[in-house]
Amino acid sequence: MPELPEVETVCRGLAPHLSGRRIESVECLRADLRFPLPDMSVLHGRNCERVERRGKYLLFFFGDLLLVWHLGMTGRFHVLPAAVPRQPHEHVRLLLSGGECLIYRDARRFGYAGIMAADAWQMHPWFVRLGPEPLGDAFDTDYLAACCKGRRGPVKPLLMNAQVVVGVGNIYACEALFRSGIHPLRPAGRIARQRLQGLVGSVRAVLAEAVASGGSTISDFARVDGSPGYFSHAFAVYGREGEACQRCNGVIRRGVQAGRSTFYCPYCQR
DNA sequence: AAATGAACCTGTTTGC
DNA sequence: TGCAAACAGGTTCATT
Repeated sequence: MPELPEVETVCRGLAPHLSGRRIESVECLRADLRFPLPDMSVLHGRNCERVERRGKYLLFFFGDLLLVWHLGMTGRFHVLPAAVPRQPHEHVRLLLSGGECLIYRDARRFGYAGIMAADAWQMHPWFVRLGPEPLGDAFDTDYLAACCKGRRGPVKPLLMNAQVVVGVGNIYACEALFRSGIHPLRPAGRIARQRLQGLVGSVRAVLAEAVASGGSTISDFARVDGSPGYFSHAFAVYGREGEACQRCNGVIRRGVQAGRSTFYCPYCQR
């Protein structure tokens, strides 16, 4: 469910509730999600200094320990009063100083968590091969052109490859390709530099706009306070098979690429 | 090398 | 109406 804008929205929602709070108790309602859960009792009594995001990972800093959490497809965090009843698919609950609790819910349990040394997380296997942040300076035309050079595979899976650039999932890959007029099946190595420049701009723009809208809610995603993200209303192609293209009035098509639905305008995207 | 498909799970929607 | 198949925002691994 969550791509960069959704994880960023969760991160911003969590920060004011977590920063400066102590973990009073830890409740794990099951031993594993996608992977075995770490022993979270080591966080007991520790103070959370800050919450950050790297790619689609959330980072909770606790002194020399770091709690890392990936939401998978249906993971969500909520901060609620400590006395709140069990929530559907609730798997972990951390009681916080100040009377609130942090609840992790995840219907499909594709999410996962880990605890590692706070000064060495970037060397962890989850992070060591990640590409640059799409909203940072390192993601530019030169960089993307170097990634595409000589590659005969289609551009869309490349855009969704976290080793190339983090945070771009199925929705925003479709949207960014539409905005830049590039067909999702086009071989990555056969895109003119000027069009790659446009693609870099489209990726950055669509992600920034989605962050400003609080992410996209299709069915599962919710912010920390339970409210939805509004960017789904702004989709140009995602989920719009059979509808009219807003640019050329042609019919939006859906195809399957690498096992994922791809939405595109066959007239605008070449 | 690189692309596809399956696997991990459950809930919801679609189609016969 | 009911049941089964298809499908869903992610990631990793084995197989062509």
